[in-house]
Amino acid sequence: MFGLADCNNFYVSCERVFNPSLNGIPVVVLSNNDGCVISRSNEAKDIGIKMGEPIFKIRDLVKKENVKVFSSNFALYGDMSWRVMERLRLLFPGIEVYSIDEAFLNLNGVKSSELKNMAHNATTVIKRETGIPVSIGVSKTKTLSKIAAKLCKKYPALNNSCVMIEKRDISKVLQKFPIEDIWGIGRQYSKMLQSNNIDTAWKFIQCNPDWVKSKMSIVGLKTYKELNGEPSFDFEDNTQDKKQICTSRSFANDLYEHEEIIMAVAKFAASCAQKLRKQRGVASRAVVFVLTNPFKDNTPRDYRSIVINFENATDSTFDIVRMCTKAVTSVLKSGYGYKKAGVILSEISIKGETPGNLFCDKDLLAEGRLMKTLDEINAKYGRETLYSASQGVYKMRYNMNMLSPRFTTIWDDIIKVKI
DNA sequence: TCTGGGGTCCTAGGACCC
DNA sequence: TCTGGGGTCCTAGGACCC
Repeated sequence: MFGLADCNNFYVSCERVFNPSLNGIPVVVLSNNDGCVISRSNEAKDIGIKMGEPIFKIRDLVKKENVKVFSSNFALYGDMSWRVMERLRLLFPGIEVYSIDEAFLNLNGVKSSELKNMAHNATTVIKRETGIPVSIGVSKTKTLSKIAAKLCKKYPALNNSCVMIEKRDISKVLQKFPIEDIWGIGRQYSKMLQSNNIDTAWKFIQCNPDWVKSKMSIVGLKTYKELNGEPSFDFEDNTQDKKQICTSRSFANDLYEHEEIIMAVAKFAASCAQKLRKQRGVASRAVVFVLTNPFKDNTPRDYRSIVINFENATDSTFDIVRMCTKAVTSVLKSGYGYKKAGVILSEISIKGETPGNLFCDKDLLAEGRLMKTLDEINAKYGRETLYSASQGVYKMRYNMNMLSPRFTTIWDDIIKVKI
C-alpha cells in the first residue's frame, strides 16, 4: 500500500503561516526574477490565474482583484518543508521525500481498517504543528495514490484525506479522471493519446499494453500497469546523491558585456562546486551553456553549450571555475544580448573512490584542506564571505522585489557553524 | 537471391516531474 | 519593459570492439 502526502498550494501556504492576513484572499508566488506564477492560493485559481503564467500578462487582473504577489523565498520554503517531512517521518512507517512539497508514504504493515484514521490524523497533526495544510491519498500504487491525493483537492468534503483501495471505487474514479492529469503523462503524451480518442484514465487502461509500450516506451507502460493496480514504481531511498548538479539563472537584462557573463558563469560554477562538496562528490564533466532571449524576435539569437571533460575528477571551486570561464569565453559573440547562462556538473562519483591520475602533479591534500576551509568560513560568516575573484565584486542584479522575510532561518548562518 | 553476430560506450534529443 | 530552476530516465544512432 502506498500513500502520497502533498502540501496544498505549498509556497502560498508558507507565506500564510507567518502572515495570516493573507488567508481568504488571492495570493501568488513568482519564479526567480519575478517571472512566472509558480504557486497560487485557491482564490487566485478561482479568478483564472494559471500555473506558469508570466506576471506581466496579468498585471490588470492582479490590480483589479487586489492579488498579493510574492517573490520566491526558498530559504523559508525549504525550512517549512523540512518541518513537514520530520512530522511525516514520525507518523508513518517510512517516507520517500519526492519534492519540496510531496512525500510518498510507505504503509507496509498497516491494517487497511486503520488507513483512513492514520491519514486523517496526520493531516490534523501537521496542520496544527506546522501551519501547513496537507492532502493525503492512499491506494495500491504510487500513481493511484497521486490520483487519490488530487481528489482531496477537488472535493473538500474528503477533509484532505482519501483512501482508494476498493476495485469498484478505483474504476469509478478512473472513468472520470482526465488523461492529462495522470502522473507521468505530460503534454506530448496526452496530446498523442487524445488524438487516439483516449481522454480518460479508464480508456487508457483498456489499451493494448504492446501498443502503449510502442508509443510511450517502458516508462509509459509502467504508468499503465500502475493504473491497473500493479505496482511498478517502488520506494526509493532518499540518501542517493545527485547524478548531476546544475546552477543556472536568467538575467534581469540582456547582457552584451562579455565580462559580466563570464563573472556570472564563475558564480554558477562556484555554486555547483559547493553543492558537489556537500555530497562528498567529485565531477569529471561540466557543461556550460549561454543563450540569448528566446522571446525576442528582432535580435540575433545564439545558443551555445560547451562540454568540458576534466582530466582529473575534481571538487575544487578554483579548478571548476577556471575551466568553465575559459570555455564560455571562447564562444561568446559580440552584438548578442545573452539572457541566461548555467553550469551543469555530471559524471559524479564519491570522493576517494575514484582512481587518481598517475600524472597529476597537484598537491591534492592541500587542495582539499583549502576547500574545507573555504566552506567552513562561508558557513560561519555567511555565503560568499570568501569567493573566487573571477566572480567579480559586484552583485548581479536580479528582479526580486517582493520578498518576504526569512521568518524561520534568519540566524542560520550563525547556528550552522560546524568547525 | 542469400552481405555475421553479439556486444559496449557515447551523445543528442525527447519525454517527464515538481 | 517583463516569460523559472533543477532534476530524472529512456531511446536511437553512430563508432567501436572481437
